[in-house]
Amino acid sequence: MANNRTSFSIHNILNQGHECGKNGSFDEEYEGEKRTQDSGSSVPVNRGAESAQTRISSCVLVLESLSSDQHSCEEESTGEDNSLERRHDHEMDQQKPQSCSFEDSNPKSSKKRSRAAFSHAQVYELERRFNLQRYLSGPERADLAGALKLTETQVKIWFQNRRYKTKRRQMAAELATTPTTTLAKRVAVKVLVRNDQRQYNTEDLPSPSVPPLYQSFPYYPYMFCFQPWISGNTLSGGMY
DNA sequence: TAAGTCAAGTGGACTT
DNA sequence: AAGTCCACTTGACTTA
Repeated sequence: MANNRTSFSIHNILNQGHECGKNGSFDEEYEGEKRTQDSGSSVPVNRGAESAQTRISSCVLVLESLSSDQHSCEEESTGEDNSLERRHDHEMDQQKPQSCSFEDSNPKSSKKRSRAAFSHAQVYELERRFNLQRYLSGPERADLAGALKLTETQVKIWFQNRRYKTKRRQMAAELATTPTTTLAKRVAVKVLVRNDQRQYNTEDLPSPSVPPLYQSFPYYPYMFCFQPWISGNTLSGGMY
């Protein structure tokens, strides 16, 4: 099954659907993104939400036409292993056939979990979409999943993992920029109550500090309509 | 071979 | 109750 794939290069995408590539090549964008991710700094910010949806649509169409025959594995209800194309051609050669057979003859004994590796094009499109919106509605998820030949579950999990990854990196970055002296220093704490007697005046109390960004925009999974990330820095403050 | 990455698993919280 | 979220954890895989 590993050999039963249609190989298409990134340049195929670029040549056929250059309108979705804007300036800069896929390699520059995606690999650059990988670099910035690996360095712990920011992922490319929203690159202009104007006409982004139309660009996405055209890209998705290109991807669809290019990858329509690349999956030999039928999509399963579990949403696993339908996208086993490796990210590099040499990796494709090394692909083990086990990847597509989650359960072989003996499903109980060989309960080996396989990890699907999404293709470059799939990840690129997912990342692009993520830069536009951090949360997908049901129909949006279904559309994207269909276009990328992934299951809705895979798209959902990818976005979930991607949000968490972004948050982790942001926290790590915050931690890195915070002076170590402020991290672990002894702080004199005023005694507020002693023996059930108040020991302070209300005007002495400090105003609550502003929470970090990721806390100020914590959890609005059902507020798809807001999509503050589309308008750039509003609310989310540029989450990267 | 250890460390890092990443898709998927798990579990609790929450909304509809 | 179903579905989705976050916050991890797990295990397969890659890379230095």
